[in-house]
Formats: sequence, C-alpha cells, structure tokens
Amino acid sequence: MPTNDSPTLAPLLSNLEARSVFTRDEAEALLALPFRPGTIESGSYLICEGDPMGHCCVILDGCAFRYKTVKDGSRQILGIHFRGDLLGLGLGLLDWCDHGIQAARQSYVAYIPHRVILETVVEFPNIGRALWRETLVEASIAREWIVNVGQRDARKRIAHLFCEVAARQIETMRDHVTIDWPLTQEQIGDATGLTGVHVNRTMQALRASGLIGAEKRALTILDWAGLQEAGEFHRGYLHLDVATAGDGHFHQADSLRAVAG
Amino acid sequence: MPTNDSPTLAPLLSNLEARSVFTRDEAEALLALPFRPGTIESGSYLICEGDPMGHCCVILDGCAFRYKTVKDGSRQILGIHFRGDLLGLGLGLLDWCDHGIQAARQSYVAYIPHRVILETVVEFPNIGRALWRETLVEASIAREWIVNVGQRDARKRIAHLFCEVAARQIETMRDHVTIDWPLTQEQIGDATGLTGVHVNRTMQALRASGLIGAEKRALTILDWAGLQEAGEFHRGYLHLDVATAGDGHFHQADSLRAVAG
DNA sequence: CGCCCGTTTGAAATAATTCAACACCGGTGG
DNA sequence: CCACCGGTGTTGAATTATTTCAAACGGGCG
Repeated sequence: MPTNDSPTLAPLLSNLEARSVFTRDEAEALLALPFRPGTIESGSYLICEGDPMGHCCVILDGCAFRYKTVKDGSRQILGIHFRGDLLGLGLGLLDWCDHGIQAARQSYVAYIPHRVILETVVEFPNIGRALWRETLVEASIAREWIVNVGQRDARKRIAHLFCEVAARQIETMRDHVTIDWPLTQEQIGDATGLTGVHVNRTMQALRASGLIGAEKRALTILDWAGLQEAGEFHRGYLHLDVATAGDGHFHQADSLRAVAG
Repeated sequence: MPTNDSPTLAPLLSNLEARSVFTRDEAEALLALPFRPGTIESGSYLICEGDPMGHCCVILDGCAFRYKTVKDGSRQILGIHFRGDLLGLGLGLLDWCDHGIQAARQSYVAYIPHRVILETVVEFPNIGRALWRETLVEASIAREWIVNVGQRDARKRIAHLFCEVAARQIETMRDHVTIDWPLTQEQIGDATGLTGVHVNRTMQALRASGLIGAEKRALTILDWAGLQEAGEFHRGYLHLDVATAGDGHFHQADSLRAVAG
C-alpha cells in the first residue's frame, strides 16, 4: 500500500464479499493466506504471456490490465483490474498463462502460491465456490467485451468501457463524480479495437455531448444516465450483487462436518 | 443420441478427460450423475437470456451457440459448443444467466440440477478442479474471441473461427478433412462481428486461396497450415492438453496411477 | 532549455456496411 | 408433377466508419 503499514489481504476479502458471503472462519482463513508483497512500477509486468509461474497475484493497490499481443505487434487489452482483484488464478489449473498482465499505475501486489489456494479451497468449499464464481464473472465480463468490440461503434464502445470501469469502482454512481483513469487514449484503443486517433476524436464527441469531462488523467462522468445510454450499458453482466446460490445449501453440511471432524 | 439407446453422460466424461485426469471413482461418479434427457430442435433455445433456471446442460449430441442480443436487434455469438460440452454452469453460482444458448442443429442434451453438481464437487474435489478448469478455459477462449473481433480483419477472423472449430472437433488435423459446419454465413457474421454479405465475399477469397472447400453445409479444410497462418491461429488458448496442475498434490491416487502407467 | 510522451488536427485511403436484386435449393402444398 | 415459398447464398454499386500517415501541439521532467 502507499502507506508504510504492513500490507494485508483485506482488499481481496472485501472484493470477494461483493459477490459472496463468508463465515467468520472463512474470512479469517482468507486473511491468513501466506503471501509475498511486491511493488510493480507502471508499465511493468505482473505476469507475462506464456509464463508458467506458480503463484497468482492480488492487487493490494493500483491498477493493471490483461493483454494479448498479435503478430503485427499490436495488442488487445482484455480486461482492467483494480484493488482487490485476484489475477492469474488460471495458472494454478492450466499450467501456463495465455496472456500478459501489465501494471497501468505503480501498484502494490501480493503473490500467493497456487498450492496455497488449492489447499484452502479443499478445506473451505465455500471459498472454492467464491473463487469459482469470480472465474465465472471474469468469463461473463469477457463475453460482454466480445459484444462491445463485435457489435458496437466507436462511441458506444468507449462509453461502455467508461461505464464498466466506473461501475466497478464506485458503489452508487451519481453525476459529476471523478474517478482515477488509468489508460491513455492509445490504450483505450487497444481495449476497444480502435486506433488511438479515432479514440481521440470520439472522446471529443462524448465531451461535446456533455457526457464526460475534459480532464486528461481522470474521468469525470457528467451524465451517468446519458453515458449508460450511449454505451448501451447494463451492469447485470458484472454480477455485482451478492449471489448465495449453492452456498446456503452446504453451510449446513459444512457445519456438520466441522462438528464431526 | 440419434440412436434409441438410452443416453449416458459418456460424452461429458470424455470431453472433460481432454483436460483433466480422473480416478475410476471420480469417473463413475460423473457418469452416475442424475439427469433428465431432452431433445432440442434446431433454432430452439437451451437456456434463455435472463433465465434463472436451476440446472445446467450437457450436449450429448448436436451443436449449440451462446449469444447476446443488443438493442438494435443484432446479436453477437459468443461461442460454439459441441458434443460433451457443459453449458450454463454459471447458473449454479451466479443466480441468473447473462446470455442465451441456442441449438444450431437438432441436439440431444442432458439437464443436470446445479445442486447435484455442487454436491459432487464437495465430495470429489478433483471433479471440482476439473469443472473450474473448464470455466477457466471458457474464459480463455472468450479472451481469444475478443482478440479476434478486436484486432483482426475479416479474412483472419473467419479463418480463425474455422481453425478453432476444427481444432476442437478433430484430434489430429490433416488436409482435406471435412467437418460438419453448423453456422450459416449470417451466423458466422454474428460470431465475427461482420455482416453476412462481407462474410460471403471473404469466404470466397478463402476458397480462391485454396484454403477451404466450396461446400455449403460442411467445411472442408484443404490447407490446414495455410488456414492457421491466415487466421493467426495457435491452439494454445484452447488448453487441449491434459493439465494436472494442482491435482497430483492432492490426489495420491493420480500419482500412483501415473507411476503404474 | 530541450525532450519525450500523449494528445490533437487534417487529408487521403480503405475496409466494411448498406441496400437492393437475383440465384439457388430443399420442402410443401396444390 | 409442378409451382411456389422462405431461407440461404451471391453479386453490384454507393455510402460510411474507421484507419493510415503525417504533422503539430502541450505539458511534465531531467
């Protein structure tokens, strides 16, 4: 973290709690996971394409994005990640990583060995469901990105991206909020399948429509309803409401087992 | 299945075994999952957008695709699924479905209650890892689709789609193989973010290049290497090689079996 | 100050869309 | 049996969104 306090996994827990419910034991187990802290400079890589690393990575503070490069050297940004997000989970089950992850700001991270995650999941099935659920949400967001680059024009794509990042960072949105904006226009282009030049022109149009502000290193949303409309954004795919499907049914069994064991 | 034999979940097991290793007990548990068989006519829906259904769905035979519709009525196809694929898994952990699934051919399916899956996963953690792994692969494929529609031109997009479908259906590819092709040109457009008209012209170019054949209801790959080159296709993202990461550590049985051969 | 990175602007080129018409083909009903 | 029909594939010409290339601008920083 930016402070000199010793870092904790609290951001991970509060992030998971946006979509899952934990018992006190489970929460404590999550916070007690062993990890190695690290600082990543803006532009450096948390995980590289083809990397067979043995740990995943929690963003304690900062921002990073996933990307894939294609032959001609251009790249596609696949997702943006913030404080509390767990990255590189697939590595524990898939042997190697099919994309890279790069810091968009100086970031503070915690590396957790995959083995630790897999052990914890066996001991606490509800944590396993929560992490599986995060993987499912990740897939859901990826599908919405397919729709974004596949079906929408430049204005909608960029508005949609703004909406997603805003919705994930601000709990209850209202007009005139300003959020930290981590991407350059070129990178917005990489995320939306457009050129930086066209992103520039389209953002000017969004500004002229009074939807967003004119800052360079931040994003001010002047008209939240209008921006959602412009991007055809509906937050459902983020699954930000706590889902307990499949949990309650097992808590009882878990308790019994806890008693028996 | 097309025969009048009573259906089994064998296609699911053999599909999972492409990426995971099971003990005999685990395999038997998978095959013993209770399910309700069903027949879906081509064009009908297995699962609808917004559906809160309580079961997931295995394709025993046939073919289906996931899709999302956007406001103007057009739609984006998000993935194609074949025999053995497990669909709608997220429903058990996410409460509701953010996309629809439609049959592209008359298909035979097995509906499995989510509760059954979640119970099995607690009893057999290795099955849980296998299903989680499938979810991770699904996310990986979705990311590659983002790259496809975001960074590649029409020729590459279509060639890449052909490669993916072929690679998933044929174990060892060689030239002049013909595979069942489930999509119309219009639907190829929905999958690649192009119009049907442009798909038509681009497919003619692919045919003229000698990469694919000229059939309408099938796909003949005349030049596999050339088609991969044209689509910048590298099969790694499909994670089709068995991954045992995280398994051996927990499953002495697997290690023993590996040793025993 | 000069430099670098990111943004801004302009004009020309191009990939893909749109719209409209026609060909094809299997199925269905007279 | 033929005629018709709807869905799919094919073709052409005009239009448009986006890219490309090139140059200039601006601000932060050593």
